[in-house]
Amino acid sequence: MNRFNPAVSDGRWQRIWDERAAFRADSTSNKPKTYVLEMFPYPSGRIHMGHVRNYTMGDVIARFRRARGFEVLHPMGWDAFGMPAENAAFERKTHPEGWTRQNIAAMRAQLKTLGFAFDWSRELATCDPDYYGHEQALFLKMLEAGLVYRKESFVNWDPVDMTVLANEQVIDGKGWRSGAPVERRKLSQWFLKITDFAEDLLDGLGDLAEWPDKVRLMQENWIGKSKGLQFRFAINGSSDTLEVYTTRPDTLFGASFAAIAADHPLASKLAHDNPGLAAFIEDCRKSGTSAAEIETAEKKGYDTGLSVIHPLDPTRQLPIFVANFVLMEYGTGAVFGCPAHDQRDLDFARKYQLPVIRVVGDADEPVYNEAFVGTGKLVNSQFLDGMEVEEAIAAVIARAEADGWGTGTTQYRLRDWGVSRQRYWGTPIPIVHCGDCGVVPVPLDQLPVKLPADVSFDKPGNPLDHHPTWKHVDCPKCGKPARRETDTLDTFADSSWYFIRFASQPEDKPFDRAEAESWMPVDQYIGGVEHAILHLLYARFWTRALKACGMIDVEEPFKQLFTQGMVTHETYKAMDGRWLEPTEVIAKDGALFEIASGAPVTAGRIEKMSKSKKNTVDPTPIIEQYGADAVRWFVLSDSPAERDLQWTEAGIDGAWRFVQRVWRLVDGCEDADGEDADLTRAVHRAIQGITDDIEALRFNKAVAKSYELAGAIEKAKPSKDRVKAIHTLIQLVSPAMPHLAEEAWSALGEDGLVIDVPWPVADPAMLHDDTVTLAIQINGKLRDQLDAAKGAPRADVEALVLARDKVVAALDGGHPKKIIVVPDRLVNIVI
RNA sequence: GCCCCUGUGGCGGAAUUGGUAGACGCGCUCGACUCAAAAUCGAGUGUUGAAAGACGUGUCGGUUCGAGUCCGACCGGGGGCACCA
Repeated sequence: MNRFNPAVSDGRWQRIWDERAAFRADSTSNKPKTYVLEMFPYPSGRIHMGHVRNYTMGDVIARFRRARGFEVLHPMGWDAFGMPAENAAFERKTHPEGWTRQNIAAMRAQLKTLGFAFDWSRELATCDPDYYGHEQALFLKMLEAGLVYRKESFVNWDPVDMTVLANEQVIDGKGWRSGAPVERRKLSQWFLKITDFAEDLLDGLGDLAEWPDKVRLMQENWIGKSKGLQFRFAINGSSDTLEVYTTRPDTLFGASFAAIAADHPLASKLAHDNPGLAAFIEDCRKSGTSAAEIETAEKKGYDTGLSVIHPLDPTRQLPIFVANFVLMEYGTGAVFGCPAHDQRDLDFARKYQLPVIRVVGDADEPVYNEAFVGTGKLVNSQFLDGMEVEEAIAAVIARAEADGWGTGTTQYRLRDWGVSRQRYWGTPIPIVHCGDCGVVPVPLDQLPVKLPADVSFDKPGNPLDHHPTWKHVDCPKCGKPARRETDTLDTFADSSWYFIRFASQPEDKPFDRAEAESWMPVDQYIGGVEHAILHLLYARFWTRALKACGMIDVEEPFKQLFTQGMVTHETYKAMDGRWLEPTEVIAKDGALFEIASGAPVTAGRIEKMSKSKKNTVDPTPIIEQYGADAVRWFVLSDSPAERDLQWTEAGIDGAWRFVQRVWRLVDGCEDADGEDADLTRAVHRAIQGITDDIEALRFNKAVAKSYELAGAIEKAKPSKDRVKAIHTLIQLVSPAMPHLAEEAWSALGEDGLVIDVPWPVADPAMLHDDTVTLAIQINGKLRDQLDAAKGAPRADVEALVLARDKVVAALDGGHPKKIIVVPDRLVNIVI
């Protein structure tokens, strides 16, 4: 008996697909087109199991749709710019480009061993000047359309290394290398006007029926549309006013203070002759820029001594505080505090001994340490008393508009997209700053603005800025000496249009409109759920921006989205706190030890595989041992695709066994006459089930049904139908196990490749059974079962059930109160 | 802190709209084949109980003839939070 030998077969079939250019996507094809895309990888070094899972899912869909008669575009490329390359350059004295290119070569070779049906002729890397040059053109197009502007905003500043830090590089408020407390510092930066599209991006979610609900919900909350009241407080003893925004104008009578952001112009103004306040503002800036850091920081305030006049009750004055929890980026950078109905305001009020005035709900029940955030009727609120919250909101807005101190407005939480990065390894922003002409775009015929190769990473900071000559250029407009922009674009820009470049890649422009439109939108997009907000929102925005620029008539880039779960693994830590790789750890007598030293190891949490935690697993040795198909089969089989998959070494064996089990069926396939109606019914059920499951990306269920079909074939006696069933089984598993399928197809004596055989279709007449097993319940508890004809009339079923021994015994001569019959499922006797 | 998701045997999970909980796989146990092992094949496998049965889907409560599924509160785990990709 032969065994299937992937060491020989995998390479053979990969070569044959390659020679025939089997997966080349033809833009001029007459077949219906479909575009299957997985999020392209960052070339971090080696592929990991998350990649294998992601690309296997996409590959199954791509091969399945190909078999269903589609012209399939299924490309692969590299999200090649980013910080890790610069970190490697800094640490190992290598050049980011060399490091990146090496990683791409290694990962491409690894992906090829998995036999993915990619159109490699369209491969691209975002660090190719060919790619980022076109991106620069798109940036300038957006600049021209008024979608790009400059403004000051905060960055994390490491005062020792004198460099900007990413949020990831701020650990417990300190710079990751210097260990110095991080500060916020203002820098002039480039922004894209994503907020111009806030309403449109929100509306568009409604049409994305084939996106997961949770992703649409997260994006909706991220955009954060709210309706409220924007109004002016008169500042006591001054002609100035303080503009605030609130979503709860109904609680205005419960206001007991006003608070402004540390970066609010009023705060800066007051700080001039108030050293205490200046110190407080300084203190507020001693933290990073991330929301998680700011919002979990201790709530602190500084009483400015000023107060505002309550707009609905001029006899009341509210103190103005500068507070570290008010964000300048949201609303107007100023709020009023209503402690009784907002937990944060309540904590603040208790800390600074401010009044707590209940204005919603039961007036007799005072608010102590828990704010009342529910709804109810207004109290202690003059003309609002007795109104419901919604009514009161409308009433206050109406009053404000009538009296002229405020207006009802719509706000979005969404902020414009800051794209400036003070780093080398990214797309240079194609701008020249000229003393006379100001901001001057680099002319299109001078693109790409290429990164200089000769840079040094000896000192922290942006090598482009340190470069002796690169930034010194003549102004393209007036010819006088000028300065090149040294910031590069956020790498999210690179991944915001690569899917269009995949569809069409002319040399002289970013894409050919007609060709791109013939493939777009991506029909099936697959990637990690961790991208649910940022990447997907930026890509949706960028596509809309291109449409607004008149470059493409596509609004939503991804028609159907699937967010796969992550591949996780236990983490391991040595006694001295070092993270250890799974291969460095051994389990003995229920405890863990470091192999090298024998020292005990603590098992940490199960987390997303990441380089920093070292809990990654390299797929290559496993592919070498078991072959591509077993690995592909395993990553599909164990967990639902949208859920996290915990990688364990056990389990791959089961997939390997199935590969051989299918091979044995093929190898032992005997020609014979005669029919086998039961087996044929099982085959058609499997065709229907597996087809539906693949379409819905329920791969784990398709796998289970494949096992069932294999089992049915094993049990069947030789017959003509059994030979057919084996052929069908091979077709059904071919998207997931393509190498085995080709080998089997050829071994069965078929000419041609299984990839060219149309997908089987189930005969609806073969999908039904004549009898069903009914459950018999007494008071909702299962007591008996009964085989009955499918679709039997209710009266017949009832009679049959009432005659059962167990039912007779339970009734004990009495009558049932009620009989519930669920056709073809169950009968429940209520006694 | 805020937003989103998730919790079912020893393990991964299945259960289409509320209708027989545990499909399928892993692991384990026993048996067959073998000098032996591997591979393979067969039987069994939620807990408890001799059996009938009882119990059982993170916890507590509710709706219902019937709840893993719906509602409320709570607990645990994960993802995102705008400069990680």
